[in-house]
This record gives sequence, structure tokens and C-alpha cells, in this order.
Amino acid sequence: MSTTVSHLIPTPQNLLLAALPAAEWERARRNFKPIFMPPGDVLHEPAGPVNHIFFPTTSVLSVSCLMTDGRADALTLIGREGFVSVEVFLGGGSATCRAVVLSEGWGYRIERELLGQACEQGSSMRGVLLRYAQSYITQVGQTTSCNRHHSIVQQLCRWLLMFMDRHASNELPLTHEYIGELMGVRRESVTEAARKLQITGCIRYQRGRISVLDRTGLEARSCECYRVAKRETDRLLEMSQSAKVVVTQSAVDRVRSGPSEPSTRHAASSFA
Amino acid sequence: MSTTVSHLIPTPQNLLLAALPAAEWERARRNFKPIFMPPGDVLHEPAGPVNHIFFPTTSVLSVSCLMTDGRADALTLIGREGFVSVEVFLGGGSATCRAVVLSEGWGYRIERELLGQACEQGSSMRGVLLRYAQSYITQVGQTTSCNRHHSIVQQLCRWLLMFMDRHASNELPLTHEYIGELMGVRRESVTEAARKLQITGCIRYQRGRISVLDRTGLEARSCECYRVAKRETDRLLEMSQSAKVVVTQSAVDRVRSGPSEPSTRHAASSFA
DNA sequence: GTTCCTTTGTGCGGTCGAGCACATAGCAGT
DNA sequence: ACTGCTATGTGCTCGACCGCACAAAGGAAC
Repeated sequence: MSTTVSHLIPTPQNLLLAALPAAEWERARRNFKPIFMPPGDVLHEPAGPVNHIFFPTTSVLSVSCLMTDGRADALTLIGREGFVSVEVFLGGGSATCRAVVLSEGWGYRIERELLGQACEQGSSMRGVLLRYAQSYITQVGQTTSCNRHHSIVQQLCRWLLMFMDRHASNELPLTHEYIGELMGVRRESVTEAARKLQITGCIRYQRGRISVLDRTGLEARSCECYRVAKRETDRLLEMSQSAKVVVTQSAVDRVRSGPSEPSTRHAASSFA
Repeated sequence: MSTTVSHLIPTPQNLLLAALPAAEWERARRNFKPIFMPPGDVLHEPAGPVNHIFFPTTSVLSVSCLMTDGRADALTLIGREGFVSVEVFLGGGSATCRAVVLSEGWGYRIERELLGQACEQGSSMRGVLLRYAQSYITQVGQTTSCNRHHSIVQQLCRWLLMFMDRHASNELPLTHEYIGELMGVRRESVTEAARKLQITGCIRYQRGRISVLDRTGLEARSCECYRVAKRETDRLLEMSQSAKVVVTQSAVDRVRSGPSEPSTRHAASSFA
């Protein structure tokens, strides 16, 4: 019977939504529309108002700051551990950066207004999303220091690791050109850094595909920024997940749906 | 009579708190303790839990990301238009950065728990603070790109302008050494950049004091980052202030305290 | 005035990454 | 096989900034 119920109320693969008490997700889910996001799709631009919030499940998004001279560089990546746009969610109605689909895949889309209502009605939604907002700030802040202090090789390691955490695979569909755009550096600099990592055996790449062979090696060569951001993201996600258990205990009589399983599977130490 | 009441209920000089409806501030204010913050005081560190939130009125704070090698660089500055720590307010209980008093002055301090309660009870508090959180994210994000792409002179202009906006004076109490720490660059690089700005007549400096002589010149020499962050901060602050007017209208019969005056005085175009 | 400390001035070699130019190599379509 | 496009390899020059060393100048304490 437990399996039957959990089949009727599928746990969303977005870790934030999965951290909600089952009853709360059940109430809110009808406003979350599953959508497929093709690569390159722009979810929001600096200019106009934004009316939707996106929760990736299998897709990976990037958030970039655009300069007037056409340059850009990414602030962070977003996968199933987060959503875009944090800025819009916080209430301003628009953001000053651009969110793009980096790696195609699925996710949920919800209208901003409806998400606000879900925060009012549910007991956990707002807390979970705000904790992610904190994690987002930490990531962006760490990128700030990283851009100032660390070498391109170190930063490349960091971005590859961040991508891996969000893309459940060692095969990353990225050209050097695109990585350069993300990192805000020349394509040639990426090529050179990637070649170094290939020589040391950390990665292997060919025409738009990078395979990570030695994740530990990447971690060793990346700067502390990766670890700091990751640890904080994990910590906050774990807080949300334990909150779920607490809340669920009080509602467990009404909805007996074995909700503890996903929160153990998506252990905080690796959100990918 | 109007003046009498507004004397009994002094409008706080922190712009976020000033944007609250008078009645809401009146209810919440007993938990906001005025405190003096001496220069160099550390309000929170990466490590331990943080139990207080600070709303500057005349002080100016900096938030910095610390590296393990001892280096640091600032993510943004915070004056009467904001508070620290946004990260802690969002619910994680701690932050990964350090907040320091850059320029001594006054502010309010409130316990994290009590601020949370004020958000539950009041109609405007949460919205106002979350909009500032958005503004904070925008500022940090802009710093990220700035660190990557812009020259030290451009960045110096930006930090001086940001400081001016938050410090109601043209006299900035800053040594080159300290600016270097903020910007994450060598002291000598700051000296050189400052000398250029002095030659062009934008600033004048001597032993720990920088006088801004030509603000327009600084703006012209700064990168777009300053303008982008400022415009967004102003926009969000203005949103909060207009919200105040709306809410206040409905409560205006009970609390007749002429609350529209401060929101015009602190016009959105310049929060200093 | 003298002493001491902090702040600012200046020069020099070294390194990283930018910007540019062009070569080579996969891969698709015909 | 040929064409054309995209992705990657490589080699320059140049400028910005770093790290270091040391000099000079302003201020405070005595």
C-alpha cells in the first residue's frame, strides 16, 4: 500500500521540491507544470518582467551577468538542487542577469504568483526556497573571489565539478568556446587549461564533449571555492531535508506515503 | 499634533525600516536596539552561528569573502539602505563571509529569532527585507563580473561611489591599504589608481582620507557595474517605499503620524 | 626637535591572460 | 571525394597586475 501511494504522489526529482512534506507537495503540485528545456533556451533576460520560476530536474541552467560590450560571465550553475530565478522569487519582478539552458532536460515551471501563494499556504515551501537563496548567494559570492584570485585551470576545474554535480554524468556536453563564455575568458585560454588537465589524465575531450576521468584529481586542482560553495549548498539542503522529516512526522497519520526514502537517497553530500 | 506623534514614534534612519508602515514599525521597534559600531568591529565570521541582524543607520559595513591564504575581497558595502547578514536572515543560521564595520556609526541590532517573528506578524517586513536580499544578490553578482573584466581604476571609482552613497559625506576615511584589502588587490595598485584619479581632479587624498571632488568624473570613469547595481538597488527600495504608502493609507486613520515625509526625503535616486 | 610608526611613492622583473593570426582536425552533407 | 563548417591547436606580442624592495613623507608621542 505504501508503494501504491508513493506511485500516485510521485516524488519530484527536484531536490527542493522533494524536501517538502508529501502533503504540501501534493497540494502544490498541480501548479508545477513539467516542461522540457532545449539547449540555449533563455529563461529570463535582464530587461523585462519575469513571470515564471523554473525548477530543473534533469536540465542544467546557467545564470550569467551580461556586460554592455557583449561579454558575459556566469555567476553559478543550477540543476535539480535549485531554481531560477532566485532574484525574481525574492519579489522584485525582474532580474539583472540572464538564465540559459546549458544542458537540455526537464524541469517544472510555475507562475510567480502561484509560487508566492504556495509559500503562504504551505508550512515548508518558503523556508526551503529561502535557504536555497542563501546557498545561491554563497555560490555567487565565491565566484566573485574566484574570478579575482584563481587561475584559469583552477576555475575550469571548479566549473567542471559544478557541472558534474548537477548533470548526472561524467560526459559534459561543452565546447571550449562555450566554457569560455561561461567563465568570461578567451576560448584559447580554455583550450590550454583543458589540455593541461587532459595531459594529467583528469579529463578527455573531443569536439564538444568532455569526459571526466578523475574527479578526485579535478577536486585537488580546483580552488577552495568549489569546496566552500559545495559544503554550504549541501548544508542548507540537508537542513531543508531534515525539516521535512520533522514536519512529516506530525502529518504522517494522514498521509502514509513512505516519504523518508528520497531524503536518504539524495544524501546531502552529493546532490547530483 | 502630527509632529507630536512623529516625535513619539521616531522614523528610523535605516531606509528599509523607514519603508515600513508606521504602525508596523511601532509594533516591531522595541526589539531593535540602537547600537554604536566602532571601526573594525566584526559582526559575523564564516564559522560560528550568527544570532543578530544589523541595520546600519550612520555606519557603513563591508561584507568580504575570505580565502584560506589570508586574502579577502569585498562583495559589497552596506549602509542605511540595507542590513547584514542577508544570508543569515534567509535561514541558514550562518554565513560563509565576514561582515566588518568599515566606517563607524550607529545602527539597530535585533535577534534573528525576533526578526523572524516580526516578519510573521507584520504585513510589510518580509517583503521589504527580501527585496533588499534581491538587491544584495544583484550587487554581489555585479562585483563578480567587475572583478573579471574591469581595470583597477574603474573598480576603484566604483567602490568610492558605493561608499559615498552609503556614507553621507565626500570625505572617505580610507587608506590605500584598506581599499586594497576590500578590492582584493595590492596596496601599490590602489596608490597608482588613486594617483591617476587625483591628477584628473576627481579626488584628493592624504594619509587615510580621500575627498571626492568630482563625483560626476568618478561616475564617468567607473564601469557600468556601478550604475547597474545602483539602479537595481534604487528600484527595489522604491518598490518598498511605494508599498508603504499603499499600506499606510489603510491604517492612516489609526496612526496619524505624517509618514509620507521620510519616503519623499529619501528619494530612490540617491539613498545616501 | 627627535623618535617611531603609519601611509604613500616608485622602480623592476616576472607571470598570467588578452588579442590576434592562422593552422589543423572532426564531422555532415552532397 | 569534395566542400564547408565548427572545434581545437599553436605561436606570437602586449598590457595589466603581482610581488618585492626600499625610499620618502606625514603625524603622534615624548
